[in-house]
Amino acid sequence: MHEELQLDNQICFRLYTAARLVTQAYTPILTALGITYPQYLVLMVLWEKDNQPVNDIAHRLLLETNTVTPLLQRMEKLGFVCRKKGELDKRQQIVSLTPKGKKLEEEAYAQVPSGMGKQLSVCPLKYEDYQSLAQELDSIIDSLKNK
Amino acid sequence: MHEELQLDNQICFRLYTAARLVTQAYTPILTALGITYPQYLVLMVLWEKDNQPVNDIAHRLLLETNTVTPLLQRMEKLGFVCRKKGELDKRQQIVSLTPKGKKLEEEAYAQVPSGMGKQLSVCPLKYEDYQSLAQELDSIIDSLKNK
DNA sequence: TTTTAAAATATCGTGCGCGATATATTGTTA
DNA sequence: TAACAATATATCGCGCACGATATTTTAAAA
Repeated sequence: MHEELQLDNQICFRLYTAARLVTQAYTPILTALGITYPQYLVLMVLWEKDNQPVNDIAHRLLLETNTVTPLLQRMEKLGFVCRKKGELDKRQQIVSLTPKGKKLEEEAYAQVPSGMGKQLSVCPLKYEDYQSLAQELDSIIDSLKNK
Repeated sequence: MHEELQLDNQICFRLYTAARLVTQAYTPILTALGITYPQYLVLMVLWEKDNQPVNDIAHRLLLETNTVTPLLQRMEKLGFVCRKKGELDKRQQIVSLTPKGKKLEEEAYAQVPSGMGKQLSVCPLKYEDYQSLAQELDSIIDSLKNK
């Protein structure tokens, strides 16, 4: 029996599980808004800055374009974004929010933070804990993202 | 512009990204062993305790059986586990390691921890940081797992 | 005991993630 | 300018995750 191969000693299993469970906590709130969690991430990117090429969105989310392209195609079909060929660089697809996509920001602002607050209210983490957690996660992300 | 809806303020996005990147770091090592990361998790569960029903494996990994069943079917096809109907309770499928599955523990012990150490050597986290990270993740997991 | 509820597993459909590959466009070099 | 490399996006295939549903077997209730 090798200690290093035990589930309870794996930081990766904790990350994997925590990410799944937190995403699950978002799901009912986002489903009511008609979106999934990855779609919510794309919308947050576009709410920060509209009219971005696929590549910029993918880089911001540390995803590959072969993940983001189909995601955007679904979101276009749902009416949240539209895509048009870049005028300056015709290889690019510029992704823009539709009125429906813009309007969703206000609904999300009203529903998501308060809804997640309720879900996590049972969680005994204090503000300082979330701060150090964020720093430790950023440290891991930074050291792995350019591989 | 709503602060609460910014990507940089989202602990969930950090979890989602860190989990993906760490899993990606495992991938080349596990691919060399012929398995995926979720398959590695199942094997760790069985290395700790062999001959478990599907439900117990799923509970240990906080996954649903509709995720674990196809996973086990693929692993059976790959020759790492076998499944046979429970004698005491005929509804159960008891999952057992094959010789190939048992042998893989030694190979994993030789390859995975050292390989991951190399990948994360650039990561500036100290032992205490990993300890507090593990505690904070456990706290989140515990508060969400029974919803 | 018969009926009914509960539990364990399996199946199906959808949406990611991502490696591999293809295509169109731009940039660079000979 | 012609040839070639690089870039941006798209497509394809596969393996998860997971909600919804079906099937088999066991447990509980009428």
